Amino acid sequence: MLPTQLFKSVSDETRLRCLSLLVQEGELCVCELTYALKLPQPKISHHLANLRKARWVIDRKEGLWIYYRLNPELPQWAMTMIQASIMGIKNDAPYASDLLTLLEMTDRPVNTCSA
Amino acid sequence: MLPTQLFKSVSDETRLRCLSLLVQEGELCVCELTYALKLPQPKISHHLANLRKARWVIDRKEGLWIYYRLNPELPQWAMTMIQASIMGIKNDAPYASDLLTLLEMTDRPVNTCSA
DNA sequence: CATCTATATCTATTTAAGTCGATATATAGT
DNA sequence: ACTATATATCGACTTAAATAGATATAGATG
Repeated sequence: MLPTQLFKSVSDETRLRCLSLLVQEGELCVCELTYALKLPQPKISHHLANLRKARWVIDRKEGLWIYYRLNPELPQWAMTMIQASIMGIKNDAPYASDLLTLLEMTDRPVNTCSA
Repeated sequence: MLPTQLFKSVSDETRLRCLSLLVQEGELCVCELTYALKLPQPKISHHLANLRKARWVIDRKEGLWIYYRLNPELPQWAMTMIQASIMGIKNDAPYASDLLTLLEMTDRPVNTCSA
C-alpha cells in the first residue's frame, strides 16, 4: 500500500471514474460500472484488477455478480485524500454524467447487502 | 490541470519526495532538493519539469538559483488532497529522512523572499 | 447436461515514462 | 574575457502500462 502506487492507480481516467462512482454509491458490480462508463467489460475488469492490486477496493462475490467497494482498511490519509478529490471533481465531466448514466440503468442487480 | 494528470505526477517517488519537502518547507531551490534526495541534478530537474507541467509547482529565478514552490493557483481540492497525503506519509521512509538530510545542509542559499 | 450470463485472464501490439550521461545555457565572480 | 556554479535539455536506451480482441471460468437456468 505504497503512496506512489495509490496515486498511480487513480492517475488513469477509467479507474478514477470507477472509484468516483464507488465512493458516491458505496458498492457496485462490474456490469453497473460497465453500463455507466460505456466501456467494454474486459477493460473495466482489467482496471478493477489494478484498483484491487493497489488495495483501493475489495471485491465480494454474490451469485453471478462481483461487487466492488472501497477497501475499509485504507489508511486514513488515503480515505481523506480520495474523498476530497472526488468532492472536488464530481460535478465535472465525465464524472458527473457517469453517475447520471448509472442511475438510468434498469435491471440493476439487487444487492442483498447494500451499503 | 486535469485530475488524472495531477495524480500521475505524484505517482513517482522522486516527485512525491520533492513535493513533500516543498509542502513542508515552503520554497526550495534545485540544489537543496538535489542535496536532500541525494540524486543527480539532471534527474531532479527532469522531475521538477514534470511537476511544473502538471501545474503542481511554479518556479522563480533569483540569481543563479531557481526556487520552486507549490502553485498558489491549485484547485482547492488538490491543495486539500496533497496536504492530507503528506501529513499521512511524512513520518515514513524516505520522506522523513529527506527532511532531516535537508536540514543538515550547510551553505543553503539565502532565500530573500522566504515563504 | 447444454446453454446463457457475468466476469476474469491471456496475448499481441502500441504508446508512454523513467534513467543515464553528455551537453547547453545562463549568471556570478575574478 | 575566463572560470565556476546552477540548472535545463537532449538523445539513447529500457521498462512499464494501456488497448483491443479472443478465450477461459464459474455460477445460474431450463
